[in-house]
Amino acid sequence: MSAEKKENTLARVAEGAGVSRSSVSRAFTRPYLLRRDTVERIKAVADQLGYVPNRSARALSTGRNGNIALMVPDVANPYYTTMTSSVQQQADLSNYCVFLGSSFAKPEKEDELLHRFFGQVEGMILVGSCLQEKGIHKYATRCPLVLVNRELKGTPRVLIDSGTGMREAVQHLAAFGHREIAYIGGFLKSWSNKQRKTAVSESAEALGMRVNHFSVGQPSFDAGKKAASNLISTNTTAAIAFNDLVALGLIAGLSERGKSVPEDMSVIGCDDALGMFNHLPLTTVHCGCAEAGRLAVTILLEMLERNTVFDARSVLETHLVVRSTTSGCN
Amino acid sequence: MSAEKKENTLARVAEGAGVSRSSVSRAFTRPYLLRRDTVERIKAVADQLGYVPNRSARALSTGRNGNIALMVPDVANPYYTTMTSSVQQQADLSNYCVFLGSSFAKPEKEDELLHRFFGQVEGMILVGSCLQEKGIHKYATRCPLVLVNRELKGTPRVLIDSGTGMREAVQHLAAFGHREIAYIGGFLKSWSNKQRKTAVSESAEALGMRVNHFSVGQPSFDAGKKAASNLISTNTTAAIAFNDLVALGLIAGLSERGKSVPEDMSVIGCDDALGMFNHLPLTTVHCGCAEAGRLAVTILLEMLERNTVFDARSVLETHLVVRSTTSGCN
DNA sequence: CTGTTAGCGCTTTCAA
DNA sequence: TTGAAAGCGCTAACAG
Repeated sequence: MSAEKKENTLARVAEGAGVSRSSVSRAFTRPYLLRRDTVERIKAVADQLGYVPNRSARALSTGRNGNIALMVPDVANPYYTTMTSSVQQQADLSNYCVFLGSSFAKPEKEDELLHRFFGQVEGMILVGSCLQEKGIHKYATRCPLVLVNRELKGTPRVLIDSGTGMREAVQHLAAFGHREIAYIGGFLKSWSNKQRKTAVSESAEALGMRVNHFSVGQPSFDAGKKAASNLISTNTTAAIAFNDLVALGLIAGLSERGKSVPEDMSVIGCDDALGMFNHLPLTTVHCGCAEAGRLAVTILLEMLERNTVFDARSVLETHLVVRSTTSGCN
Repeated sequence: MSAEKKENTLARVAEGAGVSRSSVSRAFTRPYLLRRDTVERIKAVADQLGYVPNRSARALSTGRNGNIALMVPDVANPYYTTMTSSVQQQADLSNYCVFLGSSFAKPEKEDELLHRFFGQVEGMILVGSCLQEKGIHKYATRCPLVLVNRELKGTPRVLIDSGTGMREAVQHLAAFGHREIAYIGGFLKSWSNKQRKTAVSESAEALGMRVNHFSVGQPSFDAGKKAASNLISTNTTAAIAFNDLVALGLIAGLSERGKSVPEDMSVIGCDDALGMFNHLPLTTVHCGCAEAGRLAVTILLEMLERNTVFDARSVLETHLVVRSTTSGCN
């Protein structure tokens, strides 16, 4: 239809209200510096013109833009979705806007997006970053940045310790009498996977249980499904999956092969992201993703507020939630 | 630790490279205007200084910021998550950054966030907006804006027509011999709900089937679960739910009451958002959320590019995906 | 091919 | 309590 009409500016409002531009600026940012009726007059004109301050201009002048960036491996993954949601809500409380980016676990893509965000955000939150240390440093040294599920000394980080929950899971299975279990892992080099695998191995060993390790790479429903056949060929009576998606796939795969859960095989997931929506509610390790997101924002805003960067390291415990996919073995 | 160091600016790079600021600017935006070695020299200095152009300043000068806003009712809802993901990917292809906001179906919150985004985005995509027409107009008249799942003449919109899929669902049930079915709706006033409900009613009537209507309000897993008991007290042999979450809840609720799916009751969902992860794969209406997101971005960027706003109305068809939760009635 | 010169819209001393 | 003026970092004519 028509080209965009020229935006209303401070100057236009000033003109309309018969005051200087500084007064209009003050009316919006420090109204107590002006006489009450002046403020009202200005606001009235602004309203009537539909004036909205230009944030770019303000940012250029003040050095603050009120934005933060949130980088996750995959927005569509329920685990990150929960975190994304809480990050937004928390940022919103302080009137911050959030840029969202998905790296799809590709370092180049993550760096590209971060680069694009940099300069229009005051700080960043990197969840499960796949960047190398120097890649993270590049940004960490230039703006406040907090890491989630990534350990890097000197950079504030909030870590979800799935280890505690995993240990509870193993103990739960031990109590049910299982002696040979399986761990269906995701990507071998992932921080989370290593953490979960180690916790399972160690607590199983401590309890005198045997554990068969499998790795499916990309932790998807299908991957879990495929893992079912490998599992059946062992004497495993219970399986702990890297996450809920894999666990659900595993259950479907077992079912396809005539095995039922938990009668023939107990299954435990991790994340508590979508297990509660299953026909058979999934026993899983609840990870406080929402809490982690909130905490990350709190730390980031604190750094912005105080204009300092500190080396915080927060560890969030996880816990097993027993539902219907585990039982004693026969 | 330390306060933020002063940012590197164009001027500093210019000084370092012994050229004017315009040359540095050109080296980044229109390098073909400069001699190759000049560009290289400038980039070398910039790199070495870790210079990154300030987007606020650039935006102020060019009037373009390379950002768009995406507003959804709830990021954590798988339906919107899929769309969010595709919007991002599509925007990324054109080097746009996306601000994400969740309104939680609260008009005031939506308006507040939009207000905050406005002025730092070139355009907006509003998914399932809960704003009143004038509320939408306020923004639509001031920046390119495309609506998803919201009908408003004069504003470009992409509509996912769940009607086609719903009709297929009813036909599918009819073919299986069901004569009395139920529609488990969500919010009564929601555009999507009305559309789905109408489609079910009309096609059921055309096929001489009877349909019992229920409304659960907020379409959640628990709401679906609760609906199970009401359903049992009727002669319904098949139910179509507002969405997958409700359908999954319904299945769980039926199961709790000793009813199995699909033997005792066929169940069909809508969205195809998480039904494939169910132990019993859900028969559901696949909505092209990803496609809708892509299309919305395409239209928006097209408007930005051409600097015009057009009144496009795109309707995306949906289709039934038959999986395992439907069968003939006994 | 490159430098000079104005701004973009807003905030912020400094004066009045 | 208000205005004038400088400037944030960058781009974009316009010269040369």
